[in-house]
Amino acid sequence: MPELPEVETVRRGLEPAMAGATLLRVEQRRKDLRFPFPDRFVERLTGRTVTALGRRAKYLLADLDSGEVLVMHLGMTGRFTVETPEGEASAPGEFHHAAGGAGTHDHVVFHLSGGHRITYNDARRFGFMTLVERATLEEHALFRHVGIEPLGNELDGATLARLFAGRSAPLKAALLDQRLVAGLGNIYVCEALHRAGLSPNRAAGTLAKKDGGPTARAETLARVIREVLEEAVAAGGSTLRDYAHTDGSLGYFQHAFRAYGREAEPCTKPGCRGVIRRIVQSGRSTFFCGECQR
DNA sequence: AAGAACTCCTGTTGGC
DNA sequence: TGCCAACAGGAGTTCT
Repeated sequence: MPELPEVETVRRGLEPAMAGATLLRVEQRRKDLRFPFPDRFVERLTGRTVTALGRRAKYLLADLDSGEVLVMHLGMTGRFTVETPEGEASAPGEFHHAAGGAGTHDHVVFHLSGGHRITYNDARRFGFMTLVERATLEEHALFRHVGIEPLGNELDGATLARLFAGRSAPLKAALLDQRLVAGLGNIYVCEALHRAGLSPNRAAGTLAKKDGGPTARAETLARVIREVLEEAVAAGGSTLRDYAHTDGSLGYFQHAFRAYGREAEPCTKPGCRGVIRRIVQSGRSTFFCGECQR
């Protein structure tokens, strides 16, 4: 599943085709994804022009000239493919060969005035699309409780400490909680904790001082979260199995993983003699080094 | 009331 | 080769 860097990469891939374009025709091939599509979904989109394409947390937001916003979430396996007016191949062959690849689970197709065709494919259907009034977007149930943007100005040690103060949940769980910091997922939480030298099992509240102020650990964690996300965005995200860019190319940040997916491999932190372990926290794999992450 | 478990769905992978 | 369990980038709902 796409986390913030992957969603941002998709946004940048869709923007040239979508921004300023009119939705000439929309194909909705089933009545639901994770949730039912909203009433009159196709009618509310057809003929509308996309005025801007943004992102909030892991949501893509296409502003329409009707005043509504097309809200899109990729879930675990959601993918967009942009086909150009020239009809050139949109993805490398290997990408299309996998079962469940393009074709089988194509659920929505947008035909745009610029000649582009954008297809949404989602094997597991954990993704969804809906329409929300722009004026009330922030108060909408989907966004009301969404936490701070980690690449915005709000993420610093003091804010992290305030968000985590008094929490006994493991750091891993706190960082995955989209109500606190929005956009991190399993991969980037593991990577950030490794870089910060912090145990995923540590209680989140230990990053705040008694008075709620930030510890040095909180400052470090805030810094490395920003660092790892910026590096991942620059690399076009991470490609494991389902994710690819809108032109079919692949992200390459997976080659920079220091912890995620490296069970039993030696820790790469200079001077550390530890080995990466995999444990399960609230049903999800956590990769970390028990030696240098405390 | 926070935190953990369970749930949705399909596909891939690894062990026997 | 088949079969089956475990696992996968998310997150809302339901338990304790």
